[in-house]
This record gives sequence, structure tokens and C-alpha cells, in this order.
Amino acid sequence: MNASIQDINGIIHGRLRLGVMAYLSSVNPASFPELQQKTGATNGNLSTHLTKLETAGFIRQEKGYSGKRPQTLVHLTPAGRDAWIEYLGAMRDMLKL
Amino acid sequence: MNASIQDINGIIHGRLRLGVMAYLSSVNPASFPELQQKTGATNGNLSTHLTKLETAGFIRQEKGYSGKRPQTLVHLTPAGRDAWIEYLGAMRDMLKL
DNA sequence: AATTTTAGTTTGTTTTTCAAACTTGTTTGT
DNA sequence: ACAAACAAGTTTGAAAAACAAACTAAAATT
Repeated sequence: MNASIQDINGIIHGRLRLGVMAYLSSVNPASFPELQQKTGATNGNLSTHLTKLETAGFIRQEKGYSGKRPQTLVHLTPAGRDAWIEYLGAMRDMLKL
Repeated sequence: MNASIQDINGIIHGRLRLGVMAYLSSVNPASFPELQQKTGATNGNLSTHLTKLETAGFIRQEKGYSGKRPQTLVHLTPAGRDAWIEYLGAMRDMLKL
């Protein structure tokens, strides 16, 4: 296969989005504040990147309530999981891990 | 250790620079055209990113000649190798590879 | 001697990243 | 009950990064 940088999904590769995807790959779904805490991002920044991942079809944002407070649950979609697997493969190959 | 995105070196992480570092980690030094071919970057773009890696102290650009043609050889510095090792560790940990 | 090719740098535009400021609604203190 | 502080996000504007086109300079080719 011998992956090179062209094979690395740029949407996933961004630092913050990579953190989100990595976390979602083991904790799915995860809440917005949970992701914020795990990534250390500001809420504004996280919001922007989630929108980007959502536009790419990798995650889904479910807006509901926890009690009376609004709560967004972020789900990894099947397409997102596929893309994640592929990303891992490409990185493993490229970095020779 | 449990690495998160904060532990990932942003200079190295950029797509193109990552390709350069990965290549240099096994072929050191490498010529400018060789890197261009391997990464698929335009020469302008590659030049910019090499400058960035050089400023960070991760590579050294040796300007010499191959016969009469100018040839830039790009060397991974010891600091660059250290940073690379650390990057690999952080990624391995974060991606659970 | 004109044209093409090689090797790179500089410059300007587009894209991306990021955080401050704002919005909307909730809880807490007095 | 009313104001102040808090929580959960979104919008927006500024800074940084990525990228490719245009340029420079010298060598090889015709």
C-alpha cells in the first residue's frame, strides 16, 4: 500500500478534530462539554470544528436536554468510523508504526 | 502517559511537513527534488515548509552543487530526530496504535 | 543564440484556526 | 421576585497557515 501524505484525510488530520475523532472512537456518543474538557479547546473553537466534521458526514450532533439544560451529544457516524479506520491505516503505514 | 492533542507537535503535524519528516526519518539527507517528488508538493510550497522546519531547528538545508547544478540537501538534525521520536510516541499513544 | 529545463524563492490569495464577544436560557443568592 | 452569575453553544473578526502562480538565475539542449 505504502501510504503517503495524499492518503491522509485532511479533515480528520487537523489537531483538534483528530482529538475529537480519537476520543469518539472509544467513547460514543460524547457530550460537548466532555469533548471540550478532553481536547482543551474553547467552546467556540470546538463548535467550529464539530460543524466541519458534521459537514463531512463524520459525526452527527444530537441536540437534546439533560434535565432543563441543553445538551449536545456528538455521535460518530458509520461513515466517520470508516474514515477513522482508514486514517489509522494510512498513518500507521506512513509512520511505519 | 496518555497523550492528548496538546502533546502533538504542531510544526511536525502539518500534512506536508509530516511527509517530509517521515521521509527524512528513513532517508537522510534527501535532496529538494526528491522531497518534492515524494510529497507531491509544488516547489514553492515545499520551500516554505522547509523554511518552517528549519526555523524550528528540525532540519538543516545544505546548499551545494551536484556537478554544476545547485542542489539543496535537507538534513534531519539531532533535535529534529528527537522531536520526531516524540511525535511518534504521542501519536501512537493517542491513536492507540 | 534562442529555448527549454532545473532549482529554487518571493509574493499574493485563499483557507484554516482560534478566541473574544454575543445569545439564550438556568440556577443561585438576597 | 429580581439581579447576578453560570452553562451551553454560536457568530464573528482577526491572525496564522497553506498553497500555487509568478519570478529569478543558471545550465543544458537544439
